[in-house]
Amino acid sequence: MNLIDEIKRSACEAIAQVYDKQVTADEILINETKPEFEGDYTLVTFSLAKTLGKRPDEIAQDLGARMVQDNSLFTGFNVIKGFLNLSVNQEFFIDFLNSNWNEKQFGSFEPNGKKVMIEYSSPNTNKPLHFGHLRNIFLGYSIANIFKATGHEVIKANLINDRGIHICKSMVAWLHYANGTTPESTGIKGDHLVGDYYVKFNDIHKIQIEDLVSKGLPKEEAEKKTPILIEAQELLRKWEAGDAATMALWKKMNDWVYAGFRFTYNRMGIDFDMMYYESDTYLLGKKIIEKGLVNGVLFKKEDHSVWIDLTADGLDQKLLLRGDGTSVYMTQDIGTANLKYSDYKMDTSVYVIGDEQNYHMQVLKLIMQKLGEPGADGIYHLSYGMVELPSGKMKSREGTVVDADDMIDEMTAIAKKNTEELGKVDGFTDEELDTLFDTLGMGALKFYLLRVDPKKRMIFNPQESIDFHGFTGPFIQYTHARISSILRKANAGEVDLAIESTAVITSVEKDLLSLLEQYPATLLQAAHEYNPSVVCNYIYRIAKEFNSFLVEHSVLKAEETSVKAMRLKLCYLTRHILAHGLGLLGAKAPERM
RNA sequence: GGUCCGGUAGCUCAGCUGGAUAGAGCAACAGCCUUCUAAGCUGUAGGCCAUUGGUUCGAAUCCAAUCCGGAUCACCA
Repeated sequence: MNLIDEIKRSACEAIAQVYDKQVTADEILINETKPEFEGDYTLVTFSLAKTLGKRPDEIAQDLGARMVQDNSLFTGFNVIKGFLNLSVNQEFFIDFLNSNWNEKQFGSFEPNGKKVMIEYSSPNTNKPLHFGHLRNIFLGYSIANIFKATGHEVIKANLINDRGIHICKSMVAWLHYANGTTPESTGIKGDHLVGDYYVKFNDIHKIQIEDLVSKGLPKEEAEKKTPILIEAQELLRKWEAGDAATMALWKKMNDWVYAGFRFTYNRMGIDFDMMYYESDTYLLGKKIIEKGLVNGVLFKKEDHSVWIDLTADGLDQKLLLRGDGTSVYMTQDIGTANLKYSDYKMDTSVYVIGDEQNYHMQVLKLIMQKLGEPGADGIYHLSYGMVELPSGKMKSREGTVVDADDMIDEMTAIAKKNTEELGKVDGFTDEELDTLFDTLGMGALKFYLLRVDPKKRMIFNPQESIDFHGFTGPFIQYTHARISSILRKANAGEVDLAIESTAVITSVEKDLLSLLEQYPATLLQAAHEYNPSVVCNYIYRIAKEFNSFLVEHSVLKAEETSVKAMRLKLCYLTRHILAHGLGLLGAKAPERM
């Protein structure tokens, strides 16, 4: 049991003893005591005043006395208004350190029997990944790690949007303007090459719109009637009919893109357990719709289109099949959701998708529930805000995007520059240096994108490069490297860590231990909230507290052996948590930097 | 217009299941390397927590209204 829960339990017991009233642990509020007051944790008694029929300060006084008397966990208390500040026995922290300092499982929970699928990344294959995609990818990967750590069985899934009008646009433009060039012939990364022709399509499309408008067509109509667009639509029809040449081109260009994506995912250290392709799933869902018609959940209009009426739930009517029997987006999603569930029977199915699809996801879940689909209740939309530039939203059609590959290059270059300026890497091989730059660059990038609450949109200014100081990935990594350095130098073996430390701990040491103890509870919170920024904030506090500890106390030159042993254990445990926490964010923890 | 999300230091963000004098980082300023990595530490300065009203012993936090920003409400994906 963690410390805060133990304090709550103890408080409930004291309430039962003193007032003969039953109170649940949920009704007890425990905060960390503010630094300016004496004590470690504070029980706030105001909310108990009504149920106990006493003044808050009296309750605090009564409970404090009782808890200190009955439970050796507490060594003292003071009361300020309704705040009961409790001092925790430092033996608790010493015991905690002794039993966990070398515990590799600290921060990993036993399997809880729950299975969860996380779908993330889910790119279109008509353009390379940009900065906005990175937020999605890092979020999904991190949440998957956090769920694993908290005992879930996790399936990481990627649903690749490999078909549709968007890829046909790239195909048309390539056919007309590429002269048969390929990634091999140009040396351009496959996803970028295909993306270039997507941009080319839009350029031509725009020119043709102007042309049509000058011939007297209204703009709205012109947008739908440009020759190049009509050609793309024709290509889509051919694709759906299985035309051999079209399929071959489609496959060729998608393969270019996949090679490009694979390279980028590898570089980012991102992987998946299951790939779904929309070309395999886009026809799914119709059977489920038909079933829904039979049992009356859905209805048909005169033109044979199929709808669901969600007005009773405060939403609209939603189309599920067109009059000609073809699917819409929602139909596919219903089919894919059904397929995922029949593949894995997971308890929770997480979709990492931007907040512009909040409504869509709400409707999807509701429809699944009304259709009585198994797994419908487990659908969870992990919604995140868009990454914007100071000038506004990124638009790939207009080329105002920060490219993911460029961003990674830039971060690695900054890591290199910073490292060289500091000149601390004598003795590194070239290979080790490259690994380090990669570790730091990716660490900075991932931390930067994960440290903000997912649901908030964030603004990224490319002019201001991502920092390596303060609340950043490299700062955590730096702290990890410092600890590693100390532990390397300490391996003389003159201190036996196997014996239980009994040293007296100072204030900073206790504060650090107190924080370290909260790690498992913090992970549960992060999982519960689907929020990696909780982990970012936590490991940042740890790193900061450790650095403060380090300027006050020497580990290797500790005054006594018992103190040295205790501090070494503190180093081990802190290092473990920093590395583990960074790992949950998808970042690495360097031994030296 | 309906629905949803956001508005906290110059900038980027914590804090939001109500609790003590609202916290970090960056930027600014002042200190700290003959001692385990200064990518660090310490300090100063910086706030009508969008506005107004309500609930409460107590509100950045809950409720309502208003203002600002965004998303969405397609036989697009």
